[in-house]
Parts: sequence; C-alpha cells; structure tokens
Amino acid sequence: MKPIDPIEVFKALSNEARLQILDWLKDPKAHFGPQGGVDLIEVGVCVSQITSKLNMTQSTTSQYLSVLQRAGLVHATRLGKWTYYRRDEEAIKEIASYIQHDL
Amino acid sequence: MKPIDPIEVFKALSNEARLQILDWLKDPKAHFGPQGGVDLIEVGVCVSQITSKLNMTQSTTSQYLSVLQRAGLVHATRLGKWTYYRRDEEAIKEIASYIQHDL
DNA sequence: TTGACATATCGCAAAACGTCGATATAATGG
DNA sequence: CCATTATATCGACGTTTTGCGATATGTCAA
Repeated sequence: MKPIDPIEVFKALSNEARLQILDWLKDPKAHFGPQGGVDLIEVGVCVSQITSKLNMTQSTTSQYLSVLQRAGLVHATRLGKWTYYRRDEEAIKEIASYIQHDL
Repeated sequence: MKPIDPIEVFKALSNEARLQILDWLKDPKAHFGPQGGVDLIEVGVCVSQITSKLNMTQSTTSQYLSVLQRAGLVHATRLGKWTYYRRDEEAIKEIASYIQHDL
C-alpha cells in the first residue's frame, strides 16, 4: 500500500461533489438501489449509479472517482463492464490518524 | 466561534507551504529565534520570521497566513507593528474530530 | 510630521482545477 | 464480427489558486 500523500488527500477532499460521494459510500444501501447480484457493501457502487445521484456528467463522475482513488480514499473493482467503487476504510482510518497526530 | 467549513479547511491544507507553516507553529521555539519580550507560545510568531523560513515573499506569506486564519486554523494577534500568529489548537482539535467522525 | 519598518492588499501572469461534450476503450450478447 | 452499454480519457474553456512585485496601511521613534 502506497504511503499517504497528505496534499493529494486534502486536494481530493477540497470539493463538495467528492465529499458527497464519500458520504454516500458510507452507507451504500441507504443511497443506492441494488445492482444485480453484487453486494454493495463488499464490492461497491458502480459509476452509473453515482452519476445518477450527482448532478453531473458521467465524465465528471468518473474523473472524480479517479481522484479519490489516487488519493487512496476509495478502491475500485472491475467486474464485467462495470467498475464498482467502495470506500477504503483502512486508508481512511490511516488518514484520520495522520490528521489527528501530525496536523 | 464560527462553525467549521470543511471545504475551506481542506483547501487551506492543500498546500505544501501552508502545511509547513502549521508544522513549524507546533513548536515555535524549535523553529524560530526569540522575538523581543514576546512569548512565542502564548502569542505566536510574527510574519517576518515565518517569511524568513518559507522560501517565499512577505506578500505570499501574509496571504497564506490569512488563508489559514479564515479556515480557523490559526489565530492572529497584533502587537505594535507586528502580527503574531499561533495555531488555534482548539479549532484544530475540532477539525480532527470532524474528520474522524464524519469523513 | 516624517521616516522607517512590519504587515496587508491589489493586480497580475502562469498553473491547476471544474466541468463539459466528444471520443476511445472494454466487455457482453447476439 | 457488430451493436450496445459502461467506463475512461481527451480537448476545451471558464474559474480558482499560486506566487510575485508594487503599493497602501498601520505603528513607532525621533
């Protein structure tokens, strides 16, 4: 696991839409309908579902998810033609810990 | 005390120089020489001293300190012709707490 | 009051970011 | 193979950020 880059993390968090996505992903069942046989919790939510809720284009949504991923905040799993994103709770804990001790 | 605006805070933290300043201010005695009869810990460090250590102009330093202040991360005290900045540890704790519980 | 110093603010140019539409790539089903 | 669907990437363009120099403001000392 790549070490945390605080600047990259803070930049990723400096945007309303991206914070919104992270928040929705805290409880996917509460915010997204079920998608086929895929476990929302284990695997995540696909880009189209997130796009539907954000008021933005698929292009923007996909880019924002990449930003979150590069910052280490979410994890992506490709299954067939879908890419499922879920929070990386481990990494998020690390970040919270960094902030608490080093900020 | 004005409530925290996470986006403003994250933006303020999305910059190497500003993180550096916050880090120096964690232990002013370790990073700055004494300044007159002023208690570095209680009152803070003046803009010129911070400017000397940052590799940037007085103008930039002053602006960055304003950004940190608007985000609630530091507190400014004007004494004579100097403005002393110190970390607002209370606010920083609040932010760390926000991140830990709401991120 | 004037001069000198510390800080703040203004206006700029370059870089980065936000967001989109268009297009490319990947995967599936016929 | 082809059409379709999901996602990723590219190019564009307006907005924001970065960092600077120049200048304004505040404060003290003479």
